[in-house]
Amino acid sequence: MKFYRRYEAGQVVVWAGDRMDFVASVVAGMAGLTQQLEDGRTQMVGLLLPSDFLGRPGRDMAAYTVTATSDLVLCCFRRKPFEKLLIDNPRIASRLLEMTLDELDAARDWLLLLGRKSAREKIASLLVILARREAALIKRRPEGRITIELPLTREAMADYLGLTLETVSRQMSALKREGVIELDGKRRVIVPSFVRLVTESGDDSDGGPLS
Amino acid sequence: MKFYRRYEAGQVVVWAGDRMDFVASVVAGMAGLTQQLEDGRTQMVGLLLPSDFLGRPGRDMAAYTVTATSDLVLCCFRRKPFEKLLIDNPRIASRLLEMTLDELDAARDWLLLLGRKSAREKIASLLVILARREAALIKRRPEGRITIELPLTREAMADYLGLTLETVSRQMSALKREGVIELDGKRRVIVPSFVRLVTESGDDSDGGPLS
DNA sequence: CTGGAACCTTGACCCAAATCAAATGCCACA
DNA sequence: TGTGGCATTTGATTTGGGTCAAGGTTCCAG
Repeated sequence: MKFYRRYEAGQVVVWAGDRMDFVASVVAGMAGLTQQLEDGRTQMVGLLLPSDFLGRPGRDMAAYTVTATSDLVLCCFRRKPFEKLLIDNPRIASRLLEMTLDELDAARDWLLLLGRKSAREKIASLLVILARREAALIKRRPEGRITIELPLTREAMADYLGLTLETVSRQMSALKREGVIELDGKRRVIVPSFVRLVTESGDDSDGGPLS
Repeated sequence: MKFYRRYEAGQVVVWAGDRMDFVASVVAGMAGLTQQLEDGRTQMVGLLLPSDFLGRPGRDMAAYTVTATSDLVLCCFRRKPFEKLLIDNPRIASRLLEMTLDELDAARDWLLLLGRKSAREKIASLLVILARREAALIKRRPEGRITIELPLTREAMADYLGLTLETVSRQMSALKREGVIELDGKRRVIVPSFVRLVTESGDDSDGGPLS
């Protein structure tokens, strides 16, 4: 019924336009959904973290390219049995609707980020999102001093935030210079004060209930 | 069971955070979902056109401010009976899932627009979207010479596109100067060649099947 | 330990879009 | 037929982030 697939960082899971005969749930690692303009400009349009769902019921063609941004483990189901499961089991269908609505809300926050936030606010917002996701997995609220493992290259961050990788690098340096973050190697970020980071992100919400 | 509500252009349907005891379907006119940062920066995060759905099942608090951008007619259902309908009737629930997935896809195209397109491409993309929506309602494909009724002020366009209203105005003037569009008053746009407009939008897809 | 490639940082310069500031056009209504 | 109030256009100037171009790190393979 279900089976697992593993991908290395940078590996493509499916190309936009490819036939996709499975749906999946992210078990570990991180993946990005990506769109491109013909001239090569690239924008990430979805970020898949553990527990997120991949694939669209009722459509067997991938609309976006999916790339592992870190080592990735997927728990896959063949499309046909999964769709039957949805029809037979309204509870699962309703759960899927709820997840999709959550994704839509996340996409709408992202629209605000891309449309109106400055480069610095974008970086801070991304760090807040990653911190919240990491905390949610262990059912705690992020607070005080926290450490974030960045499962993204600077380029992937830029694709997510609608920036260039140079701007990402410069803003990370600026945040470090001002003591908002500390860097331990390239991929580990230490946040001395989470509230300070939230302030920098321009976003004032409390992240909602822990669900 | 169902009832209608009318709003004038500019009127607010619900404020973010308000309790919302109904869900609705757009019958006529247009509305925008809007998010704001504390300092007033505003980004539209959803565009509701006839046949679109408003409200989230299972949540009675509006997450976004909804404003009529033109005169608007909603067909409303009280939340409780509607949610019961969803549980009793899997066909409707499945249709709602499909609509939500379509909205998510639209939001993702929008992310690409906000993150990577130039001001000119953004304007052209918006006109393409409106032209396609207008054409879809009469089950035709947009082609050749078409007329678009803009149900948006320049400011609302700017909020949609992540631009300032001055930039919107300048780009509209530029497109007019170069013969891509003609203006008849402020709110009517004539597109002599739809393919030319699509070229300007940077988007190369054909708009998909008419469904 | 060492070489090299991939990834990241930094600097100099440039440009698209924002900002600030007037005009101008367009109705609705007296 | 004005006239007041918007919405829109246009102009001048500034600026945040992009582009181009070097360097510097990190980390793994040998």
